[in-house]
Amino acid sequence: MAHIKPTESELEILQILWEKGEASVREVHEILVKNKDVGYTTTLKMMQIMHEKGLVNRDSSARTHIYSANVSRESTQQHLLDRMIANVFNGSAARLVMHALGNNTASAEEIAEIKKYLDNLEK
Amino acid sequence: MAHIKPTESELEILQILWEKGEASVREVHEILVKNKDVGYTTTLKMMQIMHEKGLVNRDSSARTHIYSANVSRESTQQHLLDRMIANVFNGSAARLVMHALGNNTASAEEIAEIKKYLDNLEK
DNA sequence: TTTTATATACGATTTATTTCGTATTTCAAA
DNA sequence: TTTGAAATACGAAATAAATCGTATATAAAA
Repeated sequence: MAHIKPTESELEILQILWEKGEASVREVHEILVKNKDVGYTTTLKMMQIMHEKGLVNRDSSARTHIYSANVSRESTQQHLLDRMIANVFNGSAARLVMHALGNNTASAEEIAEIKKYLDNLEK
Repeated sequence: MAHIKPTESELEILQILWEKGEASVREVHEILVKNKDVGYTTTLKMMQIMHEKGLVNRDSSARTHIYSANVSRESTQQHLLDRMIANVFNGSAARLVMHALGNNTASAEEIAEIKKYLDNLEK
């Protein structure tokens, strides 16, 4: 798996594919349009480019091509996170964590879960 | 202060300014060059553009202009983090936190500190 | 079979970002 | 005072990212 850095727009499309598993351009586009003013052929082109880059798979056996993500959500998250920790938080994951928890409300359950997670890390 | 989204390159420069407090183009450039193959006038131009955008302050009273960050490290981190949580982690800060702690080694002290932090959040 | 709706292909434009060459200014050393 | 090193200004090229129009194909409906 290449060290691919999806752009912001590509990420939006990947989100949808991760969610749905697979989808046509039309399906992806319908969802995008809810939050963004963009034309159909733009979405199409984006997905074609993503295919060239290897970010998505394409089944073109039928008239309507079906796409799916070719990079995992997990590894993409990890990769972007690592870059952010390095670039923006001077390598300190802890610093990032505190920031993340500070302004973004985590539920009591989530906090408990994180604590459990930390306990395991300490061992 | 406007909701500015520094680019990747701008972030590299901001890092340096946050670290040093203030610096000339030359000083910033010397540091950049350690990790990056880039010309002096490129760094200069970047910093001039950042000044136009209001990302940095400039004291041009002397021949050698002195720059300093005009956006705080804290708010920039928070802003980028919020975007990442929204874009990449579907709004779940907890999910991001676990990821961050997973592959990035946090020291025992850091973990302890985070726990203390979590205790306070719960109250 | 003709028409219509819906797909993809492809080229081109627009906008943002990064890069750098050249001109000009300024200060300090020779 | 002349020369040279080092600074900024500025324009423009190179690259990357996002957008869309138009052409063409295909399949289903009329």
